[in-house]
Amino acid sequence: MPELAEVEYYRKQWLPAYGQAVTGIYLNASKRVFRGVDTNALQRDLAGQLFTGSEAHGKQMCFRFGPNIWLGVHLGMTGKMTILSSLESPRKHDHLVLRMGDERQLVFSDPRMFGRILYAYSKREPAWWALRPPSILSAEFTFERMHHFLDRRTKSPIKAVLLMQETFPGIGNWMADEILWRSRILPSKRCGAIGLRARRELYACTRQVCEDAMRVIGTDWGTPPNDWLFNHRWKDGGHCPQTGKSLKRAQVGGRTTCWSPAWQR
DNA sequence: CTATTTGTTTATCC
DNA sequence: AGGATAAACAAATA
Repeated sequence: MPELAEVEYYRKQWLPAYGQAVTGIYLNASKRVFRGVDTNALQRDLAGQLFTGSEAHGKQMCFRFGPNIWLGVHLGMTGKMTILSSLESPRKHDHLVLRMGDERQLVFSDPRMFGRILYAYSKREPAWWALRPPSILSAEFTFERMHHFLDRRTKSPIKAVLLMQETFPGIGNWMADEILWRSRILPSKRCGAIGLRARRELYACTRQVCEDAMRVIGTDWGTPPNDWLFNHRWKDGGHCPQTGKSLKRAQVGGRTTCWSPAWQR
């Protein structure tokens, strides 16, 4: 579920514990979300450390503890960040629980376990955090960067390309559909067949959808207005907010995709 | 029982 | 070499 704005929303769920110390750690090292992580080191290093900050970038989050701890969280398809009171016990899919002070617990849960935890103890940023691509709302995400990337993917449907995190960090299935609908471009259109004018529109809509999503969903998980595709895309017999005509659904680039045949071309 | 899922990684083919 | 595509991962839900 979580894309750019949902990830930012979940990051903020842990903020009430900002400045507090880790007084206990519960985790089950055999869970798939810890694949590749030295959980012994994580448990040893994290004990007693202060929660000093956090940041989200695309679908990746990084939580800082003390001066040297980098705790990465990716939510996969079904991950969530929540807070439990100190009296509550971890539930079935709560894979990492940090007891903070004596009043609350920070919880990472993920039933499907497509998400993952990353961990590093280091003065400097670990590679997985240092190497993140320019965020879409930053000045470094230029039209030229997107243009060049599309030129290297001429045979791919644009829908599949928008989901590539190395260039479009944070874009997921619903955002890609929203962007293409606003740009009036068919999701199945090959990148090589998209002209300069359409690419400029695509670039502007990509940034606009990110900005809108952060404002509407990233702050308090508000409901998007009905003039977005968002509220119509999963309903059978849904109608295009622009034309009022039927929406269509099919697999494009391996993902369920919704578009408005009368509006996009 | 079957089909579906808002994500990423890996394998395989081209 | 690098792009394109499909399968695998796991569990809930309809």
